Amino acid sequence: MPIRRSALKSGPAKTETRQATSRGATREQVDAAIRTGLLTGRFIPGKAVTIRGLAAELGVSPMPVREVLQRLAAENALEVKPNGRVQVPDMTPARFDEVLKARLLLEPELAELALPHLTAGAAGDLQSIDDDIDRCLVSGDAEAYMRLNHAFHFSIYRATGSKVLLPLIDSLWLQFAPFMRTVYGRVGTASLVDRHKEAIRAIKLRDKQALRVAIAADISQGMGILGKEILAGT
Amino acid sequence: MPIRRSALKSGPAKTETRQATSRGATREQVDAAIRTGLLTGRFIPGKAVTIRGLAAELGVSPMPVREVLQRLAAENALEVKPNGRVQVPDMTPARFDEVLKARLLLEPELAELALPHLTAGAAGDLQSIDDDIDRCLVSGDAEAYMRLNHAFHFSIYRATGSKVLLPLIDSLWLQFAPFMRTVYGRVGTASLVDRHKEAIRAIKLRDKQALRVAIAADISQGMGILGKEILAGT
DNA sequence: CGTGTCATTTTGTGATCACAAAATCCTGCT
DNA sequence: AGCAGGATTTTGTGATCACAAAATGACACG
Repeated sequence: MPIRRSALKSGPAKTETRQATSRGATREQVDAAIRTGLLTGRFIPGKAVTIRGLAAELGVSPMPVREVLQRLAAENALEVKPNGRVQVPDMTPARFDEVLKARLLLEPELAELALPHLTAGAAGDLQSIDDDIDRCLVSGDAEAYMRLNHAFHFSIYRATGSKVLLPLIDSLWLQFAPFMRTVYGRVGTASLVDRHKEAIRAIKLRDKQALRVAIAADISQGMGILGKEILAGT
Repeated sequence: MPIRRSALKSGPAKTETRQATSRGATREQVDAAIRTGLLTGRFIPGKAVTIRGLAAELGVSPMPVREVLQRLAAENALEVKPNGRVQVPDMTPARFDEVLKARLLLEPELAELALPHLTAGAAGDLQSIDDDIDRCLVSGDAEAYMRLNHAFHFSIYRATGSKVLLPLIDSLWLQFAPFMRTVYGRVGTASLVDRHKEAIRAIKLRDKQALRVAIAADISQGMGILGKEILAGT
């Protein structure tokens, strides 16, 4: 068997005995693995992902993988083709416009809703995340950047305790993240800029309008880079 | 075996032989059955729904039901409790506010995007649906009303060919529809009013701003009735 | 050398099984 | 009668199996 690059694990296959797994623990583990794999761009759009393949990589039976794949397909993070094959959907200009529009409608709203729940401590955490992001930008670690950028935004949104809007935004991120990764692989991270500091300042000043503007600008700017690429490439 | 009210089928159990089922046909059938069951309010919020129970009602093995339930849980149409039981989440004031806010953000937007695709023929179809709705309101058929109201809105939204915003709105409807049904069962359909005729007129006039206003007003008004109930009842 | 055809393998799907946790029911006691 | 405790049933979960469809590869023919 040829040694091929695993999309989910870098180390050798874990063969530990299954133990102390409470109700539905295996599925959660599989779900988390695939989900973070999508958010950090470890899956290539257009490339088919097989149930048995993932199951083997994660050392579980195909069963939990099947259910997780169905879940992610329901969130439009994955696409089930008519023949049953499942793959990361590739980005089209129309899809991209829709994702951008939806993000601009929902995320500033949720950020504003989060503002009353964001304490000074939360602002400090965001500051810390943003510092890490800056380090990733200069070092060019695209995967870490994507993970931290996700953490930055969702640290804000999660403060709302939202059970409706937050999952919608979650779905949106899962849809554009894999595409984002391919672009960063092409243009690097040096050209990336964000409005995180502006957002942090707005949070500290408790200025909800400024926060909306900062988040919206951050989205427009970040997605703008992607948008130019999608029109340039095929 | 006692004859109990089936949540999905009104007639006797179909025992036809499985045949000519192409790839994934069983799952699609189960998905459609449960989904329309949710949209027409045939499931009671808070009432647990069992895999084996649904499988028996639909005459299939538990397997496709499991996957469909996972899908619907991913869309927040169903809730998986920590012990694995699955149920229709019951509405809370916070959830309700969020759904309303999300609908007001997304649906007018998608309606406006749909306008260029809505031909005169489409307007006629909407008119026809709205006429049926009016008949349901006087006859008091809540289930038919819900199905037709859904058809009215989504006939508009689907015209966009949207692959991102439309699924988000789909998820929202699945979340409030079951709750809607319980309210209608309590207050009847006589007090229901909508802004559909206003929307149809806006479409005919190709007035996108008027269409936005009509859709937003329709949502606010329809949800307003529900909102009062959720505060009144527990 | 390209191309169509056929055999082989891979893959998704639905069903069934085994097991543990949870819920339910029944019983016996106060 | 009310209630606690245990036995029984129900239920979700993960694994495995059988089957058909699809993808892949090999191979002969033009």
